[in-house]
Amino acid sequence: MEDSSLCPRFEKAVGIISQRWNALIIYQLLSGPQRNHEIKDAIGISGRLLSERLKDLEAEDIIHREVYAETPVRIEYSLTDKGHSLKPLMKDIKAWADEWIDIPTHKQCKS
Amino acid sequence: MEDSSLCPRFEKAVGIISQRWNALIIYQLLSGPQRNHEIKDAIGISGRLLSERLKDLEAEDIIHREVYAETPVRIEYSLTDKGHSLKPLMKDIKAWADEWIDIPTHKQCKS
DNA sequence: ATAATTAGTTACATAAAGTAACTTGTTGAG
DNA sequence: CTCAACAAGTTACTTTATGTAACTAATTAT
Repeated sequence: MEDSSLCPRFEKAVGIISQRWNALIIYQLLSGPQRNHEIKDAIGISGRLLSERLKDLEAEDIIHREVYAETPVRIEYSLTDKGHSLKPLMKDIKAWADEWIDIPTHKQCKS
Repeated sequence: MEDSSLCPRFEKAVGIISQRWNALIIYQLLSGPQRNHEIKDAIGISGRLLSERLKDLEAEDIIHREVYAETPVRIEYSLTDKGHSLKPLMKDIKAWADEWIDIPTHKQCKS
């Protein structure tokens, strides 16, 4: 297996965006820099996977890790330019979800 | 774990789009109705997973399965309206990939 | 009958994700 | 100083998803 005729850039982009949790992490960071435990609580990911994904996304230059030598140490994650450039995509997903996904017991959420 | 404060519709949409292979299958079907083996060859998925994903996507009303009683039988998969409505999203991913993903040995692919 | 074709399934190996306990580094209370 | 508290991250282990290849079913041409 593993030999497609697709555009390799497109395949790579899909690989990043559709890696589990990545889209939710990026979406969450759209609302501003956040710490490990804030992201964790917001999207419901485990500590193990969050650390792994944050490292991956940092390696892709999509997020930035900043260490503040306070007490206790504060580590903040934020989107890079490359990360921010995914905002239209995230908004499209949100818009599509609002139009096409029906969840009986839930009203539409704010944009 | 598993208790986020995110919009449930958004979470569900992300779940569908970021399920492995789904985005590639949908993207592939944007160029028209196709048969099982055509999709398989185009994106490099295994038969087992392709069948599974096609069933999932049909259950989500994103693709349509049409049986033509020819010889041998021909089964075509196509996008529903809901499926077609994902086109802007796919184009966003393509555009983002073209702008931000660099793969040294590959030139930009056609849109 | 038999081989060929296509969609789909079964059985099993490998890889990724989920869970929870543990480590590290730091600080402030006692 | 010693110990509890806290945040980030890691380790060890279980469960689930994916990869691979052989197999089944339905159909038709030879």
